Amino acid sequence: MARYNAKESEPRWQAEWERRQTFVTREEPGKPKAYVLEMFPYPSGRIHMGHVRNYTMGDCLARFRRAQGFNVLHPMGWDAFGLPAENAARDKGVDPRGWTYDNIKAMRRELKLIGLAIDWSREFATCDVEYYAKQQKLFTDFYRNDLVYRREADVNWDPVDHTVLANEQVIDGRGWRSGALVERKKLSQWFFKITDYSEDLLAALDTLDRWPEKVRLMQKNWIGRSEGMRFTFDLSNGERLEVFSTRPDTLFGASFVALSPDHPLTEQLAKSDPKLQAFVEECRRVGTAEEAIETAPKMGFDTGLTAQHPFDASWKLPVMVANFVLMGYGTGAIFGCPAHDQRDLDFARKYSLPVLPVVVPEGTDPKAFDVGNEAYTGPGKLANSRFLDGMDVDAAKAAVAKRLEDEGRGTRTVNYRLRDWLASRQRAWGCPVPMIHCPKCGVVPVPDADLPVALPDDLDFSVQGSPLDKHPTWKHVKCPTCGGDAVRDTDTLDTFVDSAWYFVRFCDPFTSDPVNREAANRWLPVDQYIGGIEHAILHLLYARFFVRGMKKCGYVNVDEPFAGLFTQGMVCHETYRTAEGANGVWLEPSEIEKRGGKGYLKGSDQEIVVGPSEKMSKSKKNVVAPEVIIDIFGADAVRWFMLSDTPPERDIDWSEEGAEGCWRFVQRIWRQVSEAEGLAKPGTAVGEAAGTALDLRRATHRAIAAVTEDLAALRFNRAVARIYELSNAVQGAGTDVDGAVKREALETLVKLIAPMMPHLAESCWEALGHTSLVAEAPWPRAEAALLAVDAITIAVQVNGKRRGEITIAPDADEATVREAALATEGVVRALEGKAPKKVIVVPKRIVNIVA
RNA sequence: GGCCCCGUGGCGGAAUGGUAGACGCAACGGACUUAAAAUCCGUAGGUCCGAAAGGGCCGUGUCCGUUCGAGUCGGACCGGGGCCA
Repeated sequence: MARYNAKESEPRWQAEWERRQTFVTREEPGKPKAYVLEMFPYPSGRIHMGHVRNYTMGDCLARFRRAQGFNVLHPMGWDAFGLPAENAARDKGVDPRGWTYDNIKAMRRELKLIGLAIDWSREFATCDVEYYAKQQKLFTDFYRNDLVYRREADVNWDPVDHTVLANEQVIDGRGWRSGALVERKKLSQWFFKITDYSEDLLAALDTLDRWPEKVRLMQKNWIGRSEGMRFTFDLSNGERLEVFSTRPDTLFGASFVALSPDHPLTEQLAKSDPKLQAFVEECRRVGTAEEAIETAPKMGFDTGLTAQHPFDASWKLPVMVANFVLMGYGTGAIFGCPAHDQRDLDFARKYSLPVLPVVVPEGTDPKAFDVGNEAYTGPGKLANSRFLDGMDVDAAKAAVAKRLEDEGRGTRTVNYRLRDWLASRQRAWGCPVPMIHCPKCGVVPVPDADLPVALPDDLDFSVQGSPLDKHPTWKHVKCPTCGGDAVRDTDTLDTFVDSAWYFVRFCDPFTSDPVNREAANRWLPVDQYIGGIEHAILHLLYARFFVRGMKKCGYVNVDEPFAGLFTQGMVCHETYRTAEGANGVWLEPSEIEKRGGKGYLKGSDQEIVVGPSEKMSKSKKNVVAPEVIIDIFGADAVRWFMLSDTPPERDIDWSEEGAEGCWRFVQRIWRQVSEAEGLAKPGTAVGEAAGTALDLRRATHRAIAAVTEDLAALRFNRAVARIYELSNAVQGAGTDVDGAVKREALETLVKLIAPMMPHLAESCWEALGHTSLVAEAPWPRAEAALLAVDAITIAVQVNGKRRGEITIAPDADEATVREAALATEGVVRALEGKAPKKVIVVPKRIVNIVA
C-alpha cells in the first residue's frame, strides 16, 4: 500500500461530507440534543493557530457527540462589525462591506481546510442586514420593556480623531492613535440596564457548575457587590450631602469629606470659582479608566465648606474635591477615614489631615497603634469611637446603621461595582441604533414595519467625525409619530451587542422573527461553549444579560446562555533572534534551523538566540500560518497536535518536531490498517478469544472505555494517550491473531480517532472494506466482561516502602492476599525474621505490612 | 497588599490517599539499507553495590504535620502566572 496522502484524501472526504450533507443539522426530537459552539471569529482574513486549536476542540466534541447518538448543533458565523474595516476604509479607501465579505470568503476557505463538522447552511455574519435587522427589532423591544435608556454620560473624547474612545484605548491620558490629551465630554448615550440584573447575574453564577471557577470568580469581582450605607452630612452652606460608605463603623475616624470632580455640588461650586474649575479640568485629563484614576497621584481641592459630623454637631470636617472619588460609584461623595483606607491615607498624608485609628487588632493598645503609611483594614475592636468602643467591626457597622436610620439620616444599601452598559458608538461600521429623534415627540423607536435601518452604501470615511452623521441624506427622516421632520440616531451599537445573542439566532437563522422560540427553547442553553479566557467578563457577561432581557421580552425561556464553558489555552512558539537584547532582530521559524540542540541561521553556521516560548505574535515573528502547516502535514496531523500532550486549558507550544511526530502517527495508523493481513470480513462476529487475542480484545475495550470518558470530560490529551496505547497493542499483537479480533481492534481504533482525525479515519474505514462513512458509524461500546481481568498485580509494602509485588485474582479474599504478600521474597528479606505488627490489605490496591 | 491557580525526568505531561514518571517529543543502541530517509525492535529519574541476575539508598520546589501509606490532605516558606487593589 502507498503512503497516506493527506493532500489527496482530505479534500476528497470534505467534498463527500458536503455532498451527503452529513453535518447539516436536522431536528431529531427523539435524540438528546447537544449544542456545541466555539466563539465565532472576527473576519480578519486569515485564521491563526489559536483558531485551529479552538475549532478543533469543538469539532472533536461535536463529532464525538454525534457518534454517540446526540442530535448535534454545531454552527459557525462571523463577528463581522468593528473598527478594522472602518480603519481600512479610512486609510486605504476600500469599501468596508466588500473588505469584510472578502475576508470572510478567505477565512471560510481556510477554516474548511481543517475539515470541521459544521452545519455551514446556518452560517451568517453579524454585518448581514438580515441579522442586524433582527438585532434592531430586539433593541426596540428592549426599549419598550425598559431595558434600554438614554442619558448623558461622561466619555473619553479624542479631540483630534473626533471620536469616543474606550477606556482601554486611553493610555496615560492620551488617545492611543492621535496622542492627543483625552477630554471627558458629556454626550447623550444609549445604555443597557444591565444593573437591573446585578444580583441575579451574581447569584446565578452558583448554578453554572460547568464553568471554570476562575471565570465565575472574575465575574463575581466585576459585579462587585458590597453592603454599605448611604447617609447625609449637613454642610456649612445649609445643604445636605449624601455619601456612601462600606465602612460606617469608622465614622469616628473621619477627617474629611470628599466629592467627585463630577459631583453636581462640585460643578455648582466651580461656576463661581475659577480655581476649582481648573482643578476639575485637570482631573478630567486623567480620563475615566478606573486604573488610571487609581494609580494617578492623589489630588485634592479644599472647597472651604465644612461638614458637620452626624454624631457631634461641634465636629467640623473640611469638604474637599478629590480626584480618586468616582461619580459612578455610590453617591459620588465619601467621608475619608485615613487610618483604615489606603487611598484616604495617601490623601490625608499629602494634605496633612488627621489620622486617627478607630479599629485596632485585638489586644492592641489604641494609643500605641501607629498607622504609619499603611492603612489598617483587618479585623479588630473599635477604639476612640465613643459609643462604639470595644465592639467588633460588624457590631459597630450595625450600631452606626441603626442610629443613622433612627435619626432618618441614612439607609443600609447594597452597592454594585457593575455599571450600566454603554451601547452607543460613534462609528459607522456597526448596527445603526434604530431610534429617531423628533423635535416635537422626542425619542421614537423605529416602527417594526420600517425596519431594518440599513447602513447606506455610500459612506464617506474621509470625513472628520462619524461618517453616518456626516452622510448628506441618510439621517433625515419623517417622525413615525407626528410625520414631521426628524433625524435618525447616527450612532451604532457596540459590537459586543452583536455577539450577545448570535448563539440564539443559530437555533434558526432563517426565521423572519429575531428568534424561533420553539427552536431556541429546544437547543438552548449551549451545552458546551469553547473560547478564550480573554472574554471572561465582557462577552460572557453581556450574553448572560442579553438572555435575561430576551426572556423578559418573551423570546426565550432559558435562564443562562451557556451551561458549560471551557476556556482553552493559547498557542505559543519559541522565539528566535540574531542576538541578545536590543541588537537582536526577530527571526521567523522558517529562517532558522536546529542542529544539536542549538539554533542556526538556515544554511549557515551563524548561531542565533533561541528565546522562550511565547504567545504567537507578528511582532516577535514566532507565528506559523495554519495553511502552510496544513499543506505540509495535512489537517489531521495538525488537529492531532492540537489535542495531544498538553491539557487543553493550558498554553500549548507549537513545535516542528511535535508536528512531525503527529504526521508519523498518521502514517502509522494508515499502515496498521491498510497493510493488515488476514482480517475477517466486515461484520464477522468475534468468538471466544484466548491468549494474545484475548489480550488484544481487552486492550481494545479498555481503550473504548477510557477514550469515551476522557472525551466527555474534554481531556483530549489523555484520550490521545489511550489511543497510542491501543495502536501499540495492535502492533504488539503481531500477525497471527484471529482475523475477527484484529478487525475489531482496527475498527475500534479508526472509530476512536474519527473525532480527532476525521479524514484519515474515513480513508481507513474505506480500506477496511466499508462503503458507508465512519462519520455515520455509531460510537463503540466497551464490553464490561472485557474490562474485568482475572489477575491483577499489586504492590506489597513494608512500612510504606515497596518491597515486592504479587499477582493475584482480583476477588481473592484478604487471607489469601495476606499470605501471598508475606511470602514475597522482598518482604521476607525486609522483615528479617521479625513478625509483622499489622498487615493492611486494601483490596485490588496494595498490601502494607507494618513491622 | 489581598484572593486564586501552578511547581513531577532533557521537554510536554500521566497518576479515585495505594507500584511516581503512563503516553508522546527529543536522545541513545540495534535491525533493515550500498548509503540515507522511512520503518521495525530495544534502552532510558538519580546514585551506589554487582560480571550478571538482581539489590540498596535518594527522588514530585523547601520545611513541618496528618496517615499503615502523601505528587495528592493541612500549615509555613520559596519561585512562576493570573485576577483584584
